[in-house]
Amino acid sequence: MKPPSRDPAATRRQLLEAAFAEIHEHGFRTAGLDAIFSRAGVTKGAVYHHFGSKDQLGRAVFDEVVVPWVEERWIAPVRDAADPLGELIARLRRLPERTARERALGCPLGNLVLESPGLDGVFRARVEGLLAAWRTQLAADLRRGKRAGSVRADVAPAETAAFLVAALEGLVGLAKAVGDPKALEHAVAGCIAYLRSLRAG
Amino acid sequence: MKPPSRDPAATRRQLLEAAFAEIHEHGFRTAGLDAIFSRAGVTKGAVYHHFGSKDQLGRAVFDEVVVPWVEERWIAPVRDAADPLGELIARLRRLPERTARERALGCPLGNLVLESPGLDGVFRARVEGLLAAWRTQLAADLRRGKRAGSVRADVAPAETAAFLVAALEGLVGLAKAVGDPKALEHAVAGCIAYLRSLRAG
DNA sequence: CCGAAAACATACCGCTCGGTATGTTCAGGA
DNA sequence: TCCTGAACATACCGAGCGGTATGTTTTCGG
Repeated sequence: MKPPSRDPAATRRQLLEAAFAEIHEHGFRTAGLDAIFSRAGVTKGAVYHHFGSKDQLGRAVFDEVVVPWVEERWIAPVRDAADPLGELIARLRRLPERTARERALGCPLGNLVLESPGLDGVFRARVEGLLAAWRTQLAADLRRGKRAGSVRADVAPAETAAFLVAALEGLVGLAKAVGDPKALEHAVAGCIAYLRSLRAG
Repeated sequence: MKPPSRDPAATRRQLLEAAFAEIHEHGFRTAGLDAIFSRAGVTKGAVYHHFGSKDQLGRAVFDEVVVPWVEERWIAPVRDAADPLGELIARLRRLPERTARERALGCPLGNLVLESPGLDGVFRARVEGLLAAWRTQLAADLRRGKRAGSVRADVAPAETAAFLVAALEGLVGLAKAVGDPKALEHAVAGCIAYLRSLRAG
């Protein structure tokens, strides 16, 4: 049972991942279709066979790559943690130890958010939807923390969650511009101090 | 004393402002030179006479427009305020009442920050410099507030300032994607709650 | 008043890039 | 086996855009 020379599913996957990497690095608008399919090891014909246009490719990347990416890296770990704020703090600590190249990539969702005015309405709606899902889940996690006693009782869940999403995107976004890693460490330390102030006790 | 039909200084000014508006709206890379000089009411010849290239025009826009823009809207007001945190809160309150179009523009500095990996080294250094200047001034303001008794004594100035810059950029950036103004109001409310927690008393 | 340089306008070039049209190969069912 | 359609590859097109070359007008100093 040798791997078939023609594997449509694998080709589609390669294209999605290549497009994700390219978009993650250069943004959606400035990402070149040329670099995408050459990175995937195919030609332009494959792109327009599996996806009808660059926009449709972008939407597929968002739905099938970006959404799971944000889900499993930011939403799910906090949702599944016994102590939501503690999990957030732990994940924040690991942020400054990224390489310069990783920092320059930023958050794929955050990049799209900043780019969203230049995208069409359908795309913007999806970006906003993912953002809203994150906020909603985080608010639920904060409520759960309040019931469990790990989050202070006077914390407003919806407001805090909305601010936290913005602050986290701001942190990762800021990391794209700062060459000095100390500045990023300072910002992370400030954010951790804020998170600590939300904890009960 | 009628205005001269040929006014180089005015033409240069028009070009700078037009380029700023266009970059503010579409980003630096995707901003079209065509739209810039047509918005300024001149032709391409004027651009390449006053500025040598698109990159040099961009740098001039940053130095002569973006820097003063951030200076007088975010840095100076807080620096000149008796109560730094109070001034920040006041400015935050006025953020949700922006029109949808204004929100979609975002912060010119924040946009450039997110775009910075795609820019050349000289440009990135300037963006980072402005960012650092903002952080430094904000840290000094926090120190001043601590001496004046309006900021809690246990606030770490450098860390808090770095986080605040990131959070503010995140807030304004988030406003570009959210269509529902309620989400933005929530995030602003969460940020104000954080700022209040930094105040003494 | 005149000439030269500044201050633009106009026309054009060449490259990039998204998109298309067409050719070619492979895989599976009748 | 054959034939049809999927799964690509290749070649090409046209628009947009940064940049340049050149022409034209204004301004200003001598």
